[in-house]
Amino acid sequence: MKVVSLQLPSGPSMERLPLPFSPTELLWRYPLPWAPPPPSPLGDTKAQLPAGLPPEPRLWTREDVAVFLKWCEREFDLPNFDMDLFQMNGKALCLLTKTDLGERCPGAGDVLHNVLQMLVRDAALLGRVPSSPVTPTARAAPYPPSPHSHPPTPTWAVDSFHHFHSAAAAAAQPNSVTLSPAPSVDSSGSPQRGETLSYASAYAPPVPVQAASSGSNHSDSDDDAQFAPPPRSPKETPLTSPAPQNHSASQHTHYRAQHREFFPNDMPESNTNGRLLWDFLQQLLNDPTQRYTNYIAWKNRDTGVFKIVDPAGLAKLWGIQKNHLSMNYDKMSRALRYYYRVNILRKVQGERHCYQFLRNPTELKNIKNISLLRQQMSPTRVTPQSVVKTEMKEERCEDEHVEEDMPTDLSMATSEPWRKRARSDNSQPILPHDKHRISALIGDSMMMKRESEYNPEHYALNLKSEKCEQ
DNA sequence: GACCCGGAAGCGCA
DNA sequence: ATGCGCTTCCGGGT
Repeated sequence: MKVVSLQLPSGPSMERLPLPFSPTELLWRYPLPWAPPPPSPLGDTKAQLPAGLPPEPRLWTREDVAVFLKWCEREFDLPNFDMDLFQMNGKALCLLTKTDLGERCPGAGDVLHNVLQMLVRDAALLGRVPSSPVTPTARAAPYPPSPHSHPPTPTWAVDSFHHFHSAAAAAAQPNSVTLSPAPSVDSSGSPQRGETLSYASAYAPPVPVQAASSGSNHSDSDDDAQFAPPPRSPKETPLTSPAPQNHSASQHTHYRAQHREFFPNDMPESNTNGRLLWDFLQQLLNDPTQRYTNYIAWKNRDTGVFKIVDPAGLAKLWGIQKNHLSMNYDKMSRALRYYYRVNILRKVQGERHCYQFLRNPTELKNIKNISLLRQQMSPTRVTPQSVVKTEMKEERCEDEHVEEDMPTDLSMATSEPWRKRARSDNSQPILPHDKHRISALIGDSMMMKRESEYNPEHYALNLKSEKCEQ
């Protein structure tokens, strides 16, 4: 008999901590009276804008810009801006990159940039102002219709900048409008233009560490400090008010120059809006205001490695998201483990609660298509032994085809056809101990495979395999 | 004891 | 009816 736990992660902010999803889905997401839908960050920002200020920043006059900046100072507790550096209208303001903003107002550039992004994006979504190639609302092009024609998977080291430009140019095309809820625009977590965010260091979360109930959220890794910004004490500012940290814009610029980010700028719009676990995690990881870093945080964004800082708390969030209130880390981690077999995730060996995305979001969004394609092409594997053989063969061929014949969907039928058959095949029943041996064999081979994949070249190899597919 | 793993069965949804 | 993406439960290993 199951007991549904109604205990949400404790702490003052959990109930109010908005999940990064669309207001239109809040009824679905918060169907229960004890979990009222929090206002979206965008909604808050819009609602709190000074009266008389047009919602479209690009229409602002110079005076409007000044009003906006003053409002930002108050609202986000920012240091006073040097107004001389902002003698411009709204259109010019929107053209400023995050770096530009950071230089004009050190420590607040990120906040300003994000707020402007949200406002511009919202205005664009409402169709009031068409996107222009240079606006922050320049959206990624619609995802290519064919898996064979999908955009080049980001080559992490060098291509993101070019991706942005092509994506921005595509977004400027009239037909590239994507109508989706505003918050999920940042499902990618990435900004909408070339000036990418260094989210991992941009903001401290307004969520206090104790927001979740697990008590297991202590760090067990020496380098935790690298990815988890120091939590701020609970503040009276709204949760929608990101708090700047003392990271210079130059640091961000340097970071961007040296690393690709896990989220490319030309991320296609998520159509799952967090209903899928990987999407949920990525939305949290890439929340523009980093509200969830006490739950989950990038450990190395470049390689997709992240750490679940608060397993129990994160599981509760996921449970809220899916309306499975008895969700816990054990169950959620089982779902994560299903991602192993489809090469979406892997476990970072030896580090608790650390996982690594093996595919970037662009690939993930395309996985369904790849799955269908591979269902047609992949050979049938009907026995565990053949699975092992196949896996071993894959391993041998790994240098050239990292993901050859790897399943990309989560269904048992397609990824492990032998399993269903084994259940119904009376002629060759698989005894429990045999299953475990088989499991161990498969596990060993998979482990070998995974270990061999665990190197910095993995993404490059993945990309190569993707290209080979085509 | 917590974490991690993967099998098994089932559920809700599209 | 079917497949997908989990959810739930579990036994076992570390």
